[in-house]
Amino acid sequence: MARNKQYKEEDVIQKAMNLFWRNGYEATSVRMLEKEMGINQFSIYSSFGSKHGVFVESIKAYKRELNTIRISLQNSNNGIVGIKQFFYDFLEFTKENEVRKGCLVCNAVSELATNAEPELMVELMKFTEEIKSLFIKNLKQEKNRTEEIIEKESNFLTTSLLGLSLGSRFQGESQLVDYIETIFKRI
Amino acid sequence: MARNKQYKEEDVIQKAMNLFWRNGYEATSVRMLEKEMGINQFSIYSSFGSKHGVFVESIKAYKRELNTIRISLQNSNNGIVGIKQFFYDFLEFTKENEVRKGCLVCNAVSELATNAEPELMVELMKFTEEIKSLFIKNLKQEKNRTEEIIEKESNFLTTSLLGLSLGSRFQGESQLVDYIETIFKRI
DNA sequence: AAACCACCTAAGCAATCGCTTAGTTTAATA
DNA sequence: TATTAAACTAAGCGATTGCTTAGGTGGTTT
Repeated sequence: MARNKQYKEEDVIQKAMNLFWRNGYEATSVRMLEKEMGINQFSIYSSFGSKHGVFVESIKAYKRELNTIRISLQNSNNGIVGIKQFFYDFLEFTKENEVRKGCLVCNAVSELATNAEPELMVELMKFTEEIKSLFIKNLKQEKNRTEEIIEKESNFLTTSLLGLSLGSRFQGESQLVDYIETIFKRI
Repeated sequence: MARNKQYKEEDVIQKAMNLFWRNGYEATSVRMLEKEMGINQFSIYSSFGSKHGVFVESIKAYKRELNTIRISLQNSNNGIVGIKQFFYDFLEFTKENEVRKGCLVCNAVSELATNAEPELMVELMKFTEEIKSLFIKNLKQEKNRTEEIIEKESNFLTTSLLGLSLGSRFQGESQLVDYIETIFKRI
């Protein structure tokens, strides 16, 4: 009955996500999104409603992409060794052309913080819970660990992963290795 | 020979810093700075040259303010116990009216990242080095530590402090306590 | 092949951005 | 007290912001 879209929303969001990842939310204009996504503003707004809408979808796309390394941990059944590998995978995941961009969700929370809209905030905050439950599952594969210890260590590991995201913006390769290795030294 | 300034640059920068801290760089407009600093745009530009200039001075003011807890660590001679106290002090320092704002320098690096101007970038990057040398000094007060171990542990602690800044945006009180307590079980 | 309608382009909307400038006020000097 | 120059106010600069709209285009359906 009418024309078909000349783009896949999935494809253009992927490109938008990368732009937000490199530049942050505020520093990315709709004109820049136009160019990067390869579609007109009209199409952007008819598909996603607003710049904010594009960002929300970008966050979701980011999480889906992150799922690839998440699933590899989930299937590994390697306990703490698997978690450590996840840290290294995460470090690799947040790198592009030797530039460390950090974690998109972490960057977003840093930037938007208090004045983010509720729907987005919920999506962002779920991130640490998802990571934590992943860690708990693997910690349970280890022997001699009470519930209480698992709780504390999973909290430690979760926040440590955030540290890795931020740390990768400041530190060089060897400092980051020291960081990860010390985290898993006596766990 | 002429009129005097009706404001102290030190005072208005303090206010600008708090605004940047709450809102981030991009989301803070010069009009907002006008209101918060209580002076006209003309005065802002004649004192600091540009919005960017106000931000650079805000970062410097932030570091000076942070020096209060830094000096208390430097004078404590308490080794690792002192470092741990610094972590708790830092957590308190980055809080305002029960709202955790994180570390201004960390937030700035997260937001600006790759496209920050060199002068600012240098100022931001020095941050971790300053913290690290502080930690090294205290680690040397402990027995049985080789240079190599001190290097690794100071890298671990430095990045962990970054994790605390970012973690405070995501996590609740008890998770943050678990985090800090577990850090100091590692070293 | 004709009708239909969603999709596209491109121009333009008001509002706000960072920054400047013209003109007035103020106080330290001669 | 007259002069002088820095600091002030307020209006406005061009550019860009997020978003909208009018009108031409093209693929699907009958």
